[in-house]
Amino acid sequence: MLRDFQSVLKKLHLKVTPKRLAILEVLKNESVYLSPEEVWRKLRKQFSQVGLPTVYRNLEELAQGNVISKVTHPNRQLYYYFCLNPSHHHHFICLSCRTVEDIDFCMFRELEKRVKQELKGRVVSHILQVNGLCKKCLKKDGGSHA
Amino acid sequence: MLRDFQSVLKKLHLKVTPKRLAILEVLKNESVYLSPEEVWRKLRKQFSQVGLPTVYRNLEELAQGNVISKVTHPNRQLYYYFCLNPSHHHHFICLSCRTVEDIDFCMFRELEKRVKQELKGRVVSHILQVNGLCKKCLKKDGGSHA
DNA sequence: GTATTAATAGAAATGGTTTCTATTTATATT
DNA sequence: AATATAAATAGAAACCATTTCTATTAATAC
Repeated sequence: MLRDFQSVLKKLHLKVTPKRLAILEVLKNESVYLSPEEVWRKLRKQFSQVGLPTVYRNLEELAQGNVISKVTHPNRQLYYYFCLNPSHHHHFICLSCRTVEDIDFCMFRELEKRVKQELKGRVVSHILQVNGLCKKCLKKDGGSHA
Repeated sequence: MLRDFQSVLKKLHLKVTPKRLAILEVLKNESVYLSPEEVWRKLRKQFSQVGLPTVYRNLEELAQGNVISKVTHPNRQLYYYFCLNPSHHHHFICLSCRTVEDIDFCMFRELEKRVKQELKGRVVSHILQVNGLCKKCLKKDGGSHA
């Protein structure tokens, strides 16, 4: 669906540059979310000359365009991960291995109702981040994590 | 409940200092969440000598001790607000005036069930932040916000 | 009252992120 | 294919919220 990067970029009026494509490839091939610097380190294996600002700029543009998603980690660094699913959903993030999985679950209606009833307010958006331990990590170490 | 700051601090093994108390007073008297720097500016009205690092340190300690709560804003600055309610709940944040209201609502059980069933994982914690417009702001401007 | 330990001020360092400018590159047009 | 144009990039430098460091001060226990 979002696999055709060329057309995705064109829709967003972003030029199709080798580095832009490479960033998307890097994220596509990860089931784990990466920091901008981690993306940059992987990029440098292909391109000897690539600036960290370029990575930041691209990640931000792609996140704005909903091609990738952003996770805010407790330590205040921003991490990005690739997100093929364009429908509204939430993420389950493994605290141990950083794997990201989609949760086809959303309580927007419920929230909207209660905010309207109880607070007389209106919901515009919501952020739900579910932290936990994934299948693999539960098996591996029974769930020890920092 | 948490109004007796002295005993709250003692329970957390934090010394009862004038500035610590003043920080709590500042936050208690706000229904809006404040950035560390905003807290600092208010503190300086009482104390001519007070360092920003002191504010940061105290806010972090108090947040660790669950006396206050932290909100991460989209612009990546951390904001803090005072939170008297010690039970698990979530927050409704007005995008226009930054008012914070509690939502006595939690879908932990639901999440836990689905993550277990569908992903074979375990939920450790979750963050739910509900952004919207409060009663007052809806009246005032019909909901225009940045 | 004294000892002990935490808390603080102020300066300095840190480090992730952004800005700036000249240069390069993708794309539309011819 | 050649050219025009507007976007993208590298690299250096700036930014700025946050943290660290050290000497000093203040709160608490005894």
